Amino acid sequence: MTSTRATLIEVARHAGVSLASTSRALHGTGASPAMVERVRAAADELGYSPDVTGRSLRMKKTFQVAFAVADIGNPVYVEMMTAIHEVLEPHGFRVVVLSTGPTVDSTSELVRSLGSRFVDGLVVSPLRTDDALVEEIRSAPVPVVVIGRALDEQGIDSVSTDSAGGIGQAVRHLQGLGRRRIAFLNGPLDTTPGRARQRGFDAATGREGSDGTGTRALADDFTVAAGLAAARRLLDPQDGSARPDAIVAANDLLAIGAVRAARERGLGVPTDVAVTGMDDTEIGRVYEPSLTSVSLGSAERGRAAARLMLDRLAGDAAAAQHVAIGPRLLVRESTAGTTGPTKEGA
Amino acid sequence: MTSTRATLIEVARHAGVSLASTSRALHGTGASPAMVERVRAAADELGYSPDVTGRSLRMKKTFQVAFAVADIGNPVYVEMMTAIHEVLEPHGFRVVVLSTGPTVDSTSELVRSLGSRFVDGLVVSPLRTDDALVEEIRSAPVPVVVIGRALDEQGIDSVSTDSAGGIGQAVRHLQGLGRRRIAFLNGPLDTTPGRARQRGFDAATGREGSDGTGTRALADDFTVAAGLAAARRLLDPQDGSARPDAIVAANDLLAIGAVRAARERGLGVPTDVAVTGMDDTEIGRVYEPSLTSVSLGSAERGRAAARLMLDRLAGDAAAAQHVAIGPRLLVRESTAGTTGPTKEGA
DNA sequence: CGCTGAACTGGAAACGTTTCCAACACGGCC
DNA sequence: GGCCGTGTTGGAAACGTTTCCAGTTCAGCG
Repeated sequence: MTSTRATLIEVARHAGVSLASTSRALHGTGASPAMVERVRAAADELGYSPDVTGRSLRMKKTFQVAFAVADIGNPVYVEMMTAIHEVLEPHGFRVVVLSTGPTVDSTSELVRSLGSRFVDGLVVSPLRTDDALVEEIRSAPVPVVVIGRALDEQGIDSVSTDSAGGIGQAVRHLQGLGRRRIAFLNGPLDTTPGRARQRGFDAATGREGSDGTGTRALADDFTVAAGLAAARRLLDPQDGSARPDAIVAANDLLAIGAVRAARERGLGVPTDVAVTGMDDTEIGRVYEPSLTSVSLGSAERGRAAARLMLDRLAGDAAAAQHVAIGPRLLVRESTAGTTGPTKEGA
Repeated sequence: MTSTRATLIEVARHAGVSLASTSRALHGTGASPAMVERVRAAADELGYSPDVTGRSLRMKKTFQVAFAVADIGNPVYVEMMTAIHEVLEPHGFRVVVLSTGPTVDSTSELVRSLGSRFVDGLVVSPLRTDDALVEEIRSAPVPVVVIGRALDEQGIDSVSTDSAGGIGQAVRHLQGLGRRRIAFLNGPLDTTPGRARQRGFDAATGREGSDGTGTRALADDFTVAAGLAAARRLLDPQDGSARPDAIVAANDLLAIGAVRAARERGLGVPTDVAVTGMDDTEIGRVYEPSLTSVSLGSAERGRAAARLMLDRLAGDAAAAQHVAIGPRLLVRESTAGTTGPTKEGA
């Protein structure tokens, strides 16, 4: 009724009982049914709702978990965030979004800022890591779950996928289709995903060195535009070597760039050039031709990370855990026999 | 050094000065340079970082702002969130993501939950509103900025766009290209966007009733699949009426569905059927053909909302403000003369 | 030299909650 | 009937911070 919010003290006064009993009746345990009834009535009447700042201070819990990534707009991270939110929300935790900044140092700084205790835990997916950052994370003042590398040996809860193996799946899929001149379209090598995927490609193609296989181009960025530019280089036989009959892209966006570059040159996809992407994004599913893509289970990784966080927050102080989400190849039009309604000429 | 975090009291003891002076030296004003120096040294030595829960309790501020939408995964909302984050972060505010739930009631409940004071303000974009919700928002315990309808008359800060006018822009663009049989592909009419866009189409086509113009189809959903199904009905002349030569879609995803449906039937886009979308999503920009789309300035609306929030939080208690972001037509391949490398037959 | 006021400092209260601890009532058991 | 344990209650402390208020110092000025 009054314009100022009711506090627990006022509820207590209104109910004619002590502050302690009021608190117990509303949240805690050890109050008689009569007391609970009485207090609840008073609370309802006053429109009481507990102030979380006081509660946080006393309980040393904020009921908040942070999710930090470099680029919140990236669909992969959006999926993770959504999944994390879905897991945590039913447990009464709110999700705070943070940005790590692009550098290792800014990420370190963020981890240090957890000392302010504005969240109970952090889920972070750093673009780049180094030993200092790992150490910083291990000694962080609140639990941290890392999405990216396996770090359980370092005493850090972590979730990872096998993007290298995923690239391998794509390569073998293409080989199974009879493609022999498989090129790799990657993003910057100084990023964790860039490096891992490169490793995967090298491993998958190393053993059979058919000609052309192993050709590579690096895009400046994991975007369509950069992919288009790099794919052009890949498809224009500059040194007389044979044109690739398949392109493995490190990313769905790069893959779309590759499809465009192929079409520019009058090449059919997948007839002349088969293309695979990675991440299984909505954009790739909807594109024409729909993209064969290696899902790295973004949502699944988010869920796993959230669950690790819940375990950790529940206080079951145990050894650091690691969850690995297997990559999964999803075959669609960009490598399959038919491309659907689009008519690509030979 | 110690495993337990240093508190302000310990810093004070360590520096040999009072608690009050310590606080002033670190944050407030009115401390001598010598004092500041001394305290800062002590704080550094102890690795002190202020605890925000204590601070929040005392200052009655959480330095957090919530952003609530029904579907966090929706690209439009992702853009808004990113923009809000970018505006708020430099001012020291963190962003908390919440989901409103699909119904008006669940949104009301969320607004009421703000009584717990876990955020200093709320930016919300409700899918549906009614008078009760508006009233709930007006009397909310913390400032609320609504993205959606203009509500300044009701005493609520708000940001809106003119999606009806945007549809009008699309219609006039197509008319300017000589298209006369313009069909409308909309989503469910019981949503705020669905209703507004329908109104826009009716207004734009009402005055000139060329044959075929005004044909409509409703998709079950704002998705590609639903758009494809509905667009098929639109393009198959079931009652002998002429086939549309243009489709205005209420959404980029619906527009993609329309493009697919056209191609299924061997129709060229834009030669036989021109298609426009709405929202200017990445997916539409990257699609082939790239989609002509009406941008509703998601990022801009997010920024505007964030700025309104900052004004309000700065306490310049003024009348409720309203910001309108004009729609902007972006012409691309799906209506322009050329469709680029894709070869559409006939 | 005394007075005023500015600049600075320290003590203590306050924010709203949970929880420790002591006190109390009461039923059951010896 | 006394005693013990269980169940319930109230007083008070505690969480970590900011800020009010009073007190102190000291320079400047009459």
